[in-house]
Amino acid sequence: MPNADGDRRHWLVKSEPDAFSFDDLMASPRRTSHWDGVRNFQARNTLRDGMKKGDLVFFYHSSADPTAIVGVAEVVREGYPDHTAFDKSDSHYDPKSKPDAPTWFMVDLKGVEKLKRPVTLAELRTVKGLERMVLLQKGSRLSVQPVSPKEWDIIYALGMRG
DNA sequence: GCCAACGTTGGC
DNA sequence: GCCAACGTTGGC
Repeated sequence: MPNADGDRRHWLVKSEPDAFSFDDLMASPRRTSHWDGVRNFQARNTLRDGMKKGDLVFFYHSSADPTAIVGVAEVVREGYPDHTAFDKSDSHYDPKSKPDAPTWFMVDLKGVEKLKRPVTLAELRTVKGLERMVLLQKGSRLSVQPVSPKEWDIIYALGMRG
């Protein structure tokens, strides 16, 4: 069941733009793509159990110049088995994950809108109210992570201020 | 390119 | 169960 509007949750996903950028998502058929290849259990749990249809997702560019939140996406399909784990020729192949007992999951994300300007990591570190944001914690490497409603509102306002 | 921090693996 | 070794992430 999708979350009701008032219960809509917020998330952040990281991607290296050299591999798959927000523009790539917007250029995909129906602006939609599998979010595959996640091989971390905590992130897997979020993909499998946390993300619901209609939830909104910040799209963050990692290992980029600058590193920044650049766009907004929406969950359009809830967690289902990540088939790239079953494919020997795929770089994310995992022999321990079986089709009848999958280890890894993915969702489908649809691009909603690009922010009017990127909100950089450096800027986020200076903003009041974001001190506890998962992205900003020392050593945080989670590629799929929660964003609180308050954090979402602050960042979205910055990105749409132009 | 460097390296700190993290997650996973495997020996014991 | 501990922990060293290793591979990866990701900022700088």
